[in-house]
Amino acid sequence: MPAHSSPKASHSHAPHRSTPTVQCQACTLRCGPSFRQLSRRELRLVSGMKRRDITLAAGADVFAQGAASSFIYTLYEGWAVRVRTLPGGERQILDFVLPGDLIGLAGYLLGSSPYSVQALTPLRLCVLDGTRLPALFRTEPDLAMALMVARTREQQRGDTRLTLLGRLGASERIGYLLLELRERLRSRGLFEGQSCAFPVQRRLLADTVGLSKAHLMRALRQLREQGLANLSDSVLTIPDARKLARFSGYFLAPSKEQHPIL
Amino acid sequence: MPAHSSPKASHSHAPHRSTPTVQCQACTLRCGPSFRQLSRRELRLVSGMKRRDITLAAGADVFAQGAASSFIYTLYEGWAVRVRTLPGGERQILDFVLPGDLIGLAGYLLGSSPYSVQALTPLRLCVLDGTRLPALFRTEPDLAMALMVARTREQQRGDTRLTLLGRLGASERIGYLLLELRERLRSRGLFEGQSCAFPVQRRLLADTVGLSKAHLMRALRQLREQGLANLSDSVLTIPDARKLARFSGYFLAPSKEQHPIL
DNA sequence: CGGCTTCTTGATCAAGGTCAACCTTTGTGG
DNA sequence: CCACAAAGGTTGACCTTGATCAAGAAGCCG
Repeated sequence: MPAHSSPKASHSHAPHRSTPTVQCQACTLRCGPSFRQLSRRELRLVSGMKRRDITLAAGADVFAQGAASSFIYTLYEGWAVRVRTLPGGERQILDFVLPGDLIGLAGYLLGSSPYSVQALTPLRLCVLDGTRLPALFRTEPDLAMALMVARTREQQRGDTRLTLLGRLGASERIGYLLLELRERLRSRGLFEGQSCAFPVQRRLLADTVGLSKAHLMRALRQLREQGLANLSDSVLTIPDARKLARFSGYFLAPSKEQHPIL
Repeated sequence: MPAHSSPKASHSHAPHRSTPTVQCQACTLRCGPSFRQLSRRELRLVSGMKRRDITLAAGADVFAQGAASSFIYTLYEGWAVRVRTLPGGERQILDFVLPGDLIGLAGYLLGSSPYSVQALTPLRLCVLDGTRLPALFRTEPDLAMALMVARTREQQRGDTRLTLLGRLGASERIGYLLLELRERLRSRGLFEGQSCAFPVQRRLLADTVGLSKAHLMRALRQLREQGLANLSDSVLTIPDARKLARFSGYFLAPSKEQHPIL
């Protein structure tokens, strides 16, 4: 039951705004093989939902817990986290948000966001008008289904995280989490070979796997000494994913997931 | 990091089948105030998806982890759980399924269910043809949106559970969970006053909150001795919900949620 | 009445939290 | 360019929480 007094460097979001510089049609993200291709008509509608793109500094909030918003966002570049803060100040990272992910749907659908989204690195994101979503559902049922599938996958990830915290030991949790991130990055073409940039501070990682910072260090050391995973200087190295998977009980699925985007 | 060898009394599901005895139009569940009213056309379509109702014995599986199925289900009566089993045999309860909840969507959308659903009590459920779902999305966008909202709420519950396991102590976790269940039951008119039937074995509860059975007992004792909650003979009593909420950090939300059903 | 399973509790031990110190790195002003 | 401060990383010593094991009590069924 750890606790900490977070410095809470949350800028309220009214940052570098701009009229759309990246047109949806030219979005390099969506052209990648790992994303669902939109029909011309879908693209036009989604394009019409787009209000602007914004850039955020590392550490900034995309939106805050409890906020109501009619905007939803697509992360274009950078890493972020969904985080929930308890009344007592404790913090739990719910999930990592990677390029191509949609965020803020819950805030829009539920009227108030049950979590914050915070930037881990500088971010570029598209701001979309959520109020157009019902119209989108009306005319583009396939896209709606795709969104539903993406949501389901996200939920499944949450279920996995829950299982991790409930039933696995410290090192296994971390190993599992690292592998999962690796897979998500790979499926977007953001992880090649054995290493990748990993802009996640220890404290944050601890708040993800439900450990104290000190104990997280011990577990990381164990992983390092066993040659399973190495995390230093914000670079993650996994020499042998299969070995790590065996250690942490991960199911290494090929995962031909197609991200629906927007 | 608890572990146990589960006896695994999983009947494969081929039970008391019957042609629909309860017509959707006459479904007492959906007539309750806590459920979204369907339009005539929606009702006709949903009705057309219904294949039969079934009854399952307590302990039976509605479907098993890893199974592919084109069926989805609506729970009509009884309690069930979504449960994930790890290769090592450890078990994590992901969520409770209560009357009115839809189950099996993930299994259909993802091609294989990442969890089992097990009956805690005798169950009555409706079996729906999932393959009609895209058609439903095509003609009933409002219903699709409602489904999305329900999914989002479910995910939010998962997030909360995660926060519980990651950041709260044993008794707080349990208190929170009990309150959450109480609210869900109340919103369906299944919990009046201070007590309700609570058909959940200790072992299962332990697997929900990520504790060992022995430690769960200690935590329950503490709740009992402090007059916060009492669980005995499968009856849950919460004398003062507000007090328990204060103790466990629960947000007692009025929650006018409308379940979308089917 | 056994023979089951579940509930309950105590004794003991390991996993993980807390605290405090020290070491890096990075950044800043002189 | 250096001195210093601030923030994060790393580790050890110690203590709390919760896991494990064991064993008795209580309900349930053949």
